[in-house]
Amino acid sequence: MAIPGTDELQLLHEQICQAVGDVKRIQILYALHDQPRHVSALADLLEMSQPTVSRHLAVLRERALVVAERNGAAVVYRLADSRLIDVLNLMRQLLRDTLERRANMMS
Amino acid sequence: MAIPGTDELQLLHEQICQAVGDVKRIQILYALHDQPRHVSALADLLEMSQPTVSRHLAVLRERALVVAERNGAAVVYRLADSRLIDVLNLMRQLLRDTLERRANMMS
DNA sequence: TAGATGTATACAGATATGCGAATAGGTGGA
DNA sequence: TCCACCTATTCGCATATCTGTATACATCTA
Repeated sequence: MAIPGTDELQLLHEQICQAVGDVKRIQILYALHDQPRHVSALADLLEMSQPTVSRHLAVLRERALVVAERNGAAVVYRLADSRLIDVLNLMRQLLRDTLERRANMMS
Repeated sequence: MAIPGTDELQLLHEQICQAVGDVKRIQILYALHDQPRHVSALADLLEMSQPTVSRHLAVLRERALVVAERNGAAVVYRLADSRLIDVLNLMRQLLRDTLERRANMMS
């Protein structure tokens, strides 16, 4: 199987990998998958400051991974594509198996 | 659906997300999926310096995402679990659709 | 329009990450 | 053992990313 081109991998990195490259953004993504929420609801739920949440949402929004919709003074965010959660869940499964394999090698 | 615990997401970030958080590591992973290769073969193929390749391989090795096997003076690396490529390919598909959706919104 | 509420952004400092250059470590052949 | 080759690591620097604080911007209500 051929190796994907550098340009595509560069895009993949910038648009997707980098977006999930922060724990707080991963938390936000799961919280939005649970249900759409507005900024301060996320801040309360995840115990982050409002500016921190807002900046992380901006990162996700710029990559079109979340969608913002204004509702009065509040802005409600939702996931643009739930397959992003599929990706994260696949990673979690891989993590579990990898940790197990690593544990077996130690023993 | 419940939101995964903070500890698990922290692990996910450190062990998987961070590992794919660099373009060169992504290139290395695809090159190893194509076939096992030793360090300097990767350096030649991907046009990176030998120390750069070695450092990136160390990152992947510490997380048990690649496996090293010595072959004479050379060290051959291979993917520990090809599902990591599944994850990356799923991201690529998501990227394609996301870019398309974003392009449609512009027009 | 003034005030309250909710969200986004600017700034500065701290931390993390990646790289080139140099060097140390490991392996096999002469 | 000496040497050539391959790989791993160290050091110093440059760059990127994240955060709290402060503040600007947006919206609604009275």
